[in-house]
Amino acid sequence: MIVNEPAGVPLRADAARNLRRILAAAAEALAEQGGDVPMEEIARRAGVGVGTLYRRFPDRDALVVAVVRDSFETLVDTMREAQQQESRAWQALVRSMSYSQELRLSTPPTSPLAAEPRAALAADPGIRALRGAFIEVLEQLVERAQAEGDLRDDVGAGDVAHLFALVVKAGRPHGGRGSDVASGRALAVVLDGLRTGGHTPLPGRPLTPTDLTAP
Amino acid sequence: MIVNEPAGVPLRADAARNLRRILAAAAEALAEQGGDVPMEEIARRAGVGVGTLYRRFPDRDALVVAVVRDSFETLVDTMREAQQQESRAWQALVRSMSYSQELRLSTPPTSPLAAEPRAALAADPGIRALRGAFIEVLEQLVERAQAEGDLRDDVGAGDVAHLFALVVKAGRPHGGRGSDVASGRALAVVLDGLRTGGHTPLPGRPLTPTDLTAP
Amino acid sequence: MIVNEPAGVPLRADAARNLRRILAAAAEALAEQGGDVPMEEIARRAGVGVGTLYRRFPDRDALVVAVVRDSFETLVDTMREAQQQESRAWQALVRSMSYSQELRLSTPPTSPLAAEPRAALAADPGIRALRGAFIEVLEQLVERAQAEGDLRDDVGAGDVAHLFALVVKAGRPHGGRGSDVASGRALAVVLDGLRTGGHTPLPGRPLTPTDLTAP
Amino acid sequence: MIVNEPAGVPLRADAARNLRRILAAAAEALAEQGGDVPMEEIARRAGVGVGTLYRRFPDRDALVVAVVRDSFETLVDTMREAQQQESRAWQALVRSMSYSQELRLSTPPTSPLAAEPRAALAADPGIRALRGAFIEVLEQLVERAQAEGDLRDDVGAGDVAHLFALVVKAGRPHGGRGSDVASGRALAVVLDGLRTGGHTPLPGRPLTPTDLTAP
DNA sequence: GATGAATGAGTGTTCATTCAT
DNA sequence: AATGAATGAACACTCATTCAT
Repeated sequence: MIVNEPAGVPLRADAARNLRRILAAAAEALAEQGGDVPMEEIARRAGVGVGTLYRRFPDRDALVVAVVRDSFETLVDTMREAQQQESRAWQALVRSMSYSQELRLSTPPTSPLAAEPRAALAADPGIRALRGAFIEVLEQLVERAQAEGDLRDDVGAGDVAHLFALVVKAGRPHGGRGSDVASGRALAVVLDGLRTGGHTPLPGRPLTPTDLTAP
Repeated sequence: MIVNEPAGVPLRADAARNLRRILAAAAEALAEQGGDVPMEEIARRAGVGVGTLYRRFPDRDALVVAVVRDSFETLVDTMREAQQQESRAWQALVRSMSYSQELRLSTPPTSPLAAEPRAALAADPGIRALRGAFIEVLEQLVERAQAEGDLRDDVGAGDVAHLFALVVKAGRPHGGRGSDVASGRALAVVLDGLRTGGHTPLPGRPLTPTDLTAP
Repeated sequence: MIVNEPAGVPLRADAARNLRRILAAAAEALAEQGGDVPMEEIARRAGVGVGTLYRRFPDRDALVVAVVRDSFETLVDTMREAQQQESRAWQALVRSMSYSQELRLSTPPTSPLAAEPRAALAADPGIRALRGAFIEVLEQLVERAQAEGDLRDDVGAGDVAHLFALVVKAGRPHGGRGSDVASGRALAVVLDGLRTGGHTPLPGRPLTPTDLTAP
Repeated sequence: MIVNEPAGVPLRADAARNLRRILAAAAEALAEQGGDVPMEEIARRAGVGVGTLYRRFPDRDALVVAVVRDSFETLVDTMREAQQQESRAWQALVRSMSYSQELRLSTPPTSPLAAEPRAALAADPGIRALRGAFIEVLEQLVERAQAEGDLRDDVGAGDVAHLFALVVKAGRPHGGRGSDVASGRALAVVLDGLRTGGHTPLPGRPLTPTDLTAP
């Protein structure tokens, strides 16, 4: 699935490269500085002038939408891949959530499902389509994982989606030394809460509060 | 614990009322509109002029700090209360996390522990003190809950704190019909992931994706 | 008729003064530099910051509308006054057109009637009302002037309105030494074209082309 | 008289066609959208890239000058033609003014004589030459028309030039149902003001104000 | 003390112009 | 020679903060 190349307009080589660089810079900047990074900052990171940025995206919203669409798309792709490669649906779910955690869905107040504050996101057809695809895969995985006895029976795809949102929002935390480990362990706890049987061993060792605070 | 009354200056009755109204308005506005609500909007909601607002809080950061301090303080108070009233530490933890979920710690990208993007928060002595108190209670609860066999042994207070952050960040979602239930169920799943034994029954019924989307 | 004081909001003394200064500066700047003068230029001329300007007028359009409304209003007032003071309607028409010529209705591409390029002008209720008033007075004057035998019978108020627009648009020309006289003489010619009988003597002496060109 | 072919460089066929298309597009766009149409808009209308446009005209001013020169040139040509074909100078004047009315001299705030706001126009040698030619013909026509007893004696060529400017500026109005007729009638009134004797019958019927307003 | 008017720096966005393809 | 991508200066508008009333 290719984004931002509306067909028939093959885009000059350098222009295409710039487009990629802009999207990458925007994703990075949005994740780091939040939804109100100056457009100039994004342009600077991408190594282009603001004008170039506006040539590709008519306004800020369009850029944010493109970035979110990008990461959302990757997430859905990852889920589909996991669905095919893993023998058990549960494993596919685990991979999907792990991935979405690393994703930092770029603009903090953004979850794949829940009502969006940024109206532009809710309105974008591309995102709506991805949301549909996301739901479809998720429902299949949930159903299969339950049939295979790995996922507790009293949750629906909606519950799992909500937990996805949780994990995405929390993402990889900003600073903190032990943070990397912390996120992994937190995800494992959540997954244990979803699994049918008892617990899986957590990675690493129990964290103390200072593990989180120290930079 | 009383906030914003630097000792010896008992503050006139109406002034005190204004202070409360400003804090309440700010908490509400920050939660609803995100961290970049105009100061005038807050003043309007509080029914005062901007001037009055700036008389109490030298700048925007000071106001945000005060609001966060406020809710953080309530959280710590709640935890202490639960610690005393509940017979089992696990129950106190459950109450604490439920409470923190409802808290919507006001300024979205804010967690009681993890490194803060907003420098002013990390720097404020009041918040540092509260963080210390929070850690203290949490460590006691965790230790006791493990001793009492309710909390799995392979997590530390840091892990639990991280999950707190998760829950606080997710908070009560913005729109979505089934959202209220959803949050409660998600928290229950997380708690199940932390509990020693198997699962607790979840409240409500399994959610479908549309439960989250529909307004 | 008072403009921009929506009733009940008496406006502080200095604020009222600023409002006047802004309107005056805007009228001047728009007339001199055309419809795309920078807002900062207007603010500078008025001796205020841009912020003050935007406090009074939500955006550029609102300011332009206010300015046009202002001059249009003065024109209508002048016409009414002339209608009452002059014994013959023809004299009132003459005074009205002379006045409108001096008016330079501020934003060049603006005529009291004809379709406006700037949508905001056409939409504004104040301007619509003034247009109504303008038409009303004009129709009375035209009818009376014809009844009194001064105005040729084969024109309607619409024709006269169109000629108003002509005169307003041309206005007092930008540079040119003999320009002042030129406008007066041109108006006299137009009026002669409208008068029933023969010609009136023109003011000044016949102009050569260089009278218009030399600065 | 041929423009923009600086001698000796006969210009390839397609290049010449492009030049024509650009000038036509520019004239149209300037007339429709005013003096601040984006260069890209003009290029798009001409079906060329901006680059091509800038190859022909070093900057915006140069393009505007060329367009104005073009229409001014046509006007002068028309005047000369009329001068030769009409038996009476007065008729030639009438034809000239009628033509200049249809001309919409492309960039609104532009008159063939009066001091120009756009410095580039005043400076251009081509335009200065045309201005000279215009004056020459006009003076001849004025003198002859007065000698033939058609034009009132108390006006000079400068006065007539000024009225030309009036008519050009007003041009064909933007919208308005009855506008087409209105312009013709207005011109007739002006001409009547200039004619020695009494009035000529006006075309059409008296216009009401709504004739001008309604679309 | 309270108010809200004024200020001006900061940002989003447009568009003339240049230049690599 | 033509194209359209890139650039950045210029301008509209917002909002934190100050200060006269």
